[in-house]
Amino acid sequence: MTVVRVALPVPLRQHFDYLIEANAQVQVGCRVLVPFGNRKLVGIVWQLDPNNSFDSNKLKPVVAVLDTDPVLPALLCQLLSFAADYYHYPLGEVLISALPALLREGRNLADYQPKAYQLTDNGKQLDASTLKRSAKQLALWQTLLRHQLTESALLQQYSRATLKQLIDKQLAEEIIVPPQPFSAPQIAAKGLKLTAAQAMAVTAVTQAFGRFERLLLEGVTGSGKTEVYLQSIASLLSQQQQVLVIVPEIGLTPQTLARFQARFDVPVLCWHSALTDSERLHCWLQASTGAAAIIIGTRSALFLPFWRLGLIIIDEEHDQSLKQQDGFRYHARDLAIKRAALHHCPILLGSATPSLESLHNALSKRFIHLPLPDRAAGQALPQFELVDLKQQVLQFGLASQTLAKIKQQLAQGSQVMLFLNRRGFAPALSCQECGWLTECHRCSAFTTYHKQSRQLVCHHCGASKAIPRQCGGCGSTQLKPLGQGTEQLEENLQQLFPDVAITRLDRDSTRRKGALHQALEDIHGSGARLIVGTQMLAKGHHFPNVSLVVIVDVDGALYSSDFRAPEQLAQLLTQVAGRAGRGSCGGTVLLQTHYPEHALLQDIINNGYASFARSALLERQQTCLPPYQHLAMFSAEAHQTDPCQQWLQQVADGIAAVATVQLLGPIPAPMERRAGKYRWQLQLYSANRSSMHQALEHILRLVSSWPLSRKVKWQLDVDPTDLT
DNA sequence: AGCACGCCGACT
DNA sequence: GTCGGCGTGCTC
Repeated sequence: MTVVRVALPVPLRQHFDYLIEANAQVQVGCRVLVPFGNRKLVGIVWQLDPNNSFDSNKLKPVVAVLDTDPVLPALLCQLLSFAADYYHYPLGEVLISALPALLREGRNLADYQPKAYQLTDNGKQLDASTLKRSAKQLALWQTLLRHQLTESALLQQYSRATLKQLIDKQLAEEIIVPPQPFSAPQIAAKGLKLTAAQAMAVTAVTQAFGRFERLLLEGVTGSGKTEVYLQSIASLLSQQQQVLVIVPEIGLTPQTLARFQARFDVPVLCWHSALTDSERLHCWLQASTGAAAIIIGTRSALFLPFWRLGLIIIDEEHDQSLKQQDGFRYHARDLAIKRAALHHCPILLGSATPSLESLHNALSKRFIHLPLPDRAAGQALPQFELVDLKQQVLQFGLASQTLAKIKQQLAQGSQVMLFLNRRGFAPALSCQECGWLTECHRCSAFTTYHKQSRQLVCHHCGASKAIPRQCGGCGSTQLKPLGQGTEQLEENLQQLFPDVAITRLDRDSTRRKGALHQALEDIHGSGARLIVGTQMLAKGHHFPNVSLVVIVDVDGALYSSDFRAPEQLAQLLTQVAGRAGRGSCGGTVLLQTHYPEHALLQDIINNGYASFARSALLERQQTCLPPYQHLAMFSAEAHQTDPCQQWLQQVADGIAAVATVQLLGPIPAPMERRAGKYRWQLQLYSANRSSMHQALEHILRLVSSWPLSRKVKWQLDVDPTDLT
């Protein structure tokens, strides 16, 4: 018997050692089933025969070795080990989270691999007359004598029963046929004609093949970033190398998948949360065998076990959804960079509105900067116009000049898009008599009035309740909706334009399966003339017939305490605006605001995102914020506020005692109460990555010994993007 | 995290 | 008299 060191999916920051047969075929990265307390867990072999093992009398034997080959190949193990260190998250949980659910549960991989059937030696030597009384078996036997049959091919002609009979007689047997790597396309795919800037970008990417290189493609909306991706990929596929494309939300861009599939004669697979467990495992297998050439997926596609990874593309690299917001809070962009380094391959980050982090890296020459300053088809970028709402009489939240513009565009046969980042009918119900507002009793927030579903819904905890008849303060029955959401805007617009078809695009209107697809069809088929929606509209859609975009209310985001709010607003405005004027008609963007003189708005409309981002970076530098300082955040939640504050104070004291890290807090979270729990936070700033790292390591060793740690639910977020 | 063990209140 | 509340300890 020898010892193996195993990483287990438990929140304990340690390994566990087990006994195993000395001749067992087991490698690092294989799954094992082990006893743990009185249960059995699937763990990952992390080290063979460690030299300083746990007290050997107390070791238990491994129950079963689940894999012959590692499910986590060496490079992936390195990536995940790095990630566990960097995000200070328990290794076993990181490793197991990189596996598809079926493998996590300990399923046998062979059960999901494609099968084929062939004759056994017995079967090959059989005298045909033995089967003369069973015609079906004879026919199958004769076919198998000529060649083996895959499961699907066999079932087209023969039944499972016939097959079983041959197997039972030991004449035929099942074999596993691993999928073959994709074959390099023979004919070069034809692409669109590139602009000079696009061509330079493609050259820069292809020149980086075979080595680690980081490239930032900063292309304005409509500049043809996807075409750059496609043409960069082409020569890589001919070298039989795989490509990983990470996108924010695959469900929102069926067009992207279609475009990749149409361009290349190789298998393109997608990976996203809507896949079933067995679809996921299938995709995982295709990636690991090289049967898939291109994988387009959401952030967790980062952990697929590629056969030969030659390029990583992160599309919309500024997108918030690249950061996991619970549990193992990794950033897919940052880990993808690490993965590219491990695979010695380039990584291409693309966005019209790059994150300040990436832009900083590009400006300081750590990344190769590839700007695409013009739209591919030569259309002008949309023109911004501010609509001053001060001292205006609004009709349904729209200024008279806004309405005039909408009418004018509709008359010309164009589509108009209205962006309002607030779903539901109204953000609250209000009492006419005393001003009372409907609140969520579990969150520090008001409940949104949904007219269609006749409910008050809290958008923070999801709780919904019936609409009260009376005011909770004074008992009056005069309850009126306060403010406007997309549901109401749609209703109001329909009243103003009774003959115009309107499509609404938000989480509520697209909840039903296929509803999003239908809405997009309506828009593309010009069935819809007015489009109302939330930020769902901002993400990558190409609506060629939209000539006017109205941003109904920007003010909410202008004065926020979050230091990232201006960046996010600038990105949102630029992305939404980018939907306008992509076709032959030019585009206009109307920004309705009470603060037309606001510096952020002025900068964006006069100078564009690129200029805004540079001044925002300067400001971050002057105020010592990321990317010039590293940020980490502890948060604690509990049913009372005291334990949260106390626990975070202990963390603060423990860190202050040792490190050169600046502390902010404990302070209540911007939304202090959510889903019935109080939430507090402690922010850590440091100019030096390694002293931050040391401080976190030090404090996490202490935390597990504190009794209070059991009374609060605490989390650590390294490089948080969301401070709520 | 999960699960057992262990010691105190309201119930068939 | 029990069922079950959650405090505390442990997991190779």
